[in-house]
Amino acid sequence: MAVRMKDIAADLGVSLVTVSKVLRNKTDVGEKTRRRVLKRVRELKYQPNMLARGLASGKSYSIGLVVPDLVHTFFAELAMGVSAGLRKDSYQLILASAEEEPGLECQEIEHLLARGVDALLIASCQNSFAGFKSLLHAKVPYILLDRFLPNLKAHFVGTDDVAAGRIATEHLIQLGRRRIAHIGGEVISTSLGRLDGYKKALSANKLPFRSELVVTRSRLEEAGVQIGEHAMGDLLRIKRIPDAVFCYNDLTAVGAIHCLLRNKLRVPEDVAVMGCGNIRLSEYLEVPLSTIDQCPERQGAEAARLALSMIAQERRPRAERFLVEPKLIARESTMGRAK
Amino acid sequence: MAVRMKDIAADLGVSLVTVSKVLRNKTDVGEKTRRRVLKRVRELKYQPNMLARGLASGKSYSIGLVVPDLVHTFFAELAMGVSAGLRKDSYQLILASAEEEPGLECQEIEHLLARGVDALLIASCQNSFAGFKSLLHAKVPYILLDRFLPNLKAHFVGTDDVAAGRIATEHLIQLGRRRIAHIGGEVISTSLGRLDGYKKALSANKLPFRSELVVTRSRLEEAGVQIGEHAMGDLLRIKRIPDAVFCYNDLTAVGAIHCLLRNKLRVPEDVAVMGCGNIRLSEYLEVPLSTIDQCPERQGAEAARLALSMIAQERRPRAERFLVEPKLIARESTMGRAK
DNA sequence: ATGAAAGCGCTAACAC
DNA sequence: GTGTTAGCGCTTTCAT
Repeated sequence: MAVRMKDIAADLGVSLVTVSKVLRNKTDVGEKTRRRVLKRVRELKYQPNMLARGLASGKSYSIGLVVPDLVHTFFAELAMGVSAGLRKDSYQLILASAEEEPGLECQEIEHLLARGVDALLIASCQNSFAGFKSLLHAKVPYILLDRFLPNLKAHFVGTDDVAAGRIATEHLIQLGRRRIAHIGGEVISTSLGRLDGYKKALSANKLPFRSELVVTRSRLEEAGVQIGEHAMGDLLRIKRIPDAVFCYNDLTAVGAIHCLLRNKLRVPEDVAVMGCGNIRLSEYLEVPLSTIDQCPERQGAEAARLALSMIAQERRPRAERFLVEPKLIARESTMGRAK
Repeated sequence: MAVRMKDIAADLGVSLVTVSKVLRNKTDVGEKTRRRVLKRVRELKYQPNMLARGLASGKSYSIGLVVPDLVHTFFAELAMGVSAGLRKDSYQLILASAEEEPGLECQEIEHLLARGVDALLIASCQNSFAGFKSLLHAKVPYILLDRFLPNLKAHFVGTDDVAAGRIATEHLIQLGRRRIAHIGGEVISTSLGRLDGYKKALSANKLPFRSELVVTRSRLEEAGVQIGEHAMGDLLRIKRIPDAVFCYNDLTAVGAIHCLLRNKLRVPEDVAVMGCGNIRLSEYLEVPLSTIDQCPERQGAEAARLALSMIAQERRPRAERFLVEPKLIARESTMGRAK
């Protein structure tokens, strides 16, 4: 069995409590004793049993992260950022994937609470806050990531999606495009925000909003790239096709480009395409993709930081919102080959 | 505070132990009592405190996963598979990323052990088993993922890398290529295995192995795609350039293709390129990439299954090896546009 | 500055 | 079938 505090105490002829105090940096321990304890701790490579510590103290030194789907690199990178942000405080990350199912998400949240996580980071796949009631009941601090829920006043770390939509659309406008279409996503805050930014950019530049240029397809039907292909197909069927498309994410943009090329249209000469997310490899696609960087790792790190601070200062500060400024990455799909 | 077994017991006028037994499906409880308990449990949405259960029982119902880097989609998908594989047994996943640093990896392993994980899955970034001594000491079952360590006899779940290398190379040979180069990776089992497969395929087809056609660059210098670009650059500098390249992973292949195109060479007409890994979007790259699928999710699920079985049957069966058969995915980078 | 006692919420013997 | 008694390895409070 692993070495316990009791063993160290016995070895040194001090009490278990003293050892415990040293390990938790309490000040009411003699310098000499402290040194002896630390020495022995190192010798035996003692590691405190976190289950016991958690049970006794009510803090588990772990935080839970619930993502809709780890395969979207956005969430993988987010998880990396969280993990890195926690490490320096030697907190650990318990990861749960909800597989895009609200029911599973609730269940995973319950499980994480049962594990005694000190805080919860949730990139929710729900669109109401019904599933969070049990959370509010428990006193565990939690932070929403990436997607916020309209009626839930909570801490949030994510992208400024309205800005993302605006920047993307304005980029297209500045390139002289006038019939700018939008391929949108599910009914979640990210998609809605980006759509909103798209509209704002149009009106700020006195361009009309044309509903026939906005296509949304539910994710339930098909996966990312296919959505883009089909949505773009729809857009090509209207009498005057758009001269630019802003897609709510990169996968969709990839699909859109694929569809355009298959229809012998040139990107960006005939139709310029913007994505959002700056996913890995977006630079090496059939047409290098212009997109918006969301800095997922930074978001993760920020979420970790916020979570740790909420844990530290028992009091819960009122809902805080940390928005990462989206950054334009202009590549060939809008700028063309000329460099 | 959360509801405890004690509360349920008090409500029902039975003892805490009875409640405990019901919750753990012990048979020595009356049918009537069992029903009453379960009813109350549901009413109160009772969730057992896993820290307490873990401390008392010595099992935490969690398993640890250590990956070198979550950003490589391979490991993200692996993690998904593990997470999914654990869920049906309501085990949870504690995730740690070693950031490609052996020192950090050891530390994370210690932390996971301190958390009382019932098993450990490790995709190690070490190349010796020094860091695992503490593991062997603890009695926690562990499984190596993706990369195995030469001198450590342990359970392993991963790709049959030799087969992967062989299949990839044979595909190129069957397409009539004769000067087949290889861009290799670090000194870890995956790269070595693929190189080995490459050599085997050559010799099985009576093609000479030419050391000048094998380039390896250490990861320390640069990231995936750049490695491929530079390595390909090296290959283009030899007197007779190769007519095909098998790259040890997809990122490298992307870089290689990029380099070829920039040098006005056609893929695959002048040089055919094979990757390995079948990463997301490999189908939508500047040249859709021929590659080898490793089914990372399946590997993760398999690892979870194996881990659970090791936990269940206290005894540790002798080192078991589960190799996923790699699958050829032939696309444009070897087959050309003709479909 | 040090330690004895109590208890965190549960499980694991063993009695009844 | 049911309950009693002891812990699991720690932290916490309160004496000393």
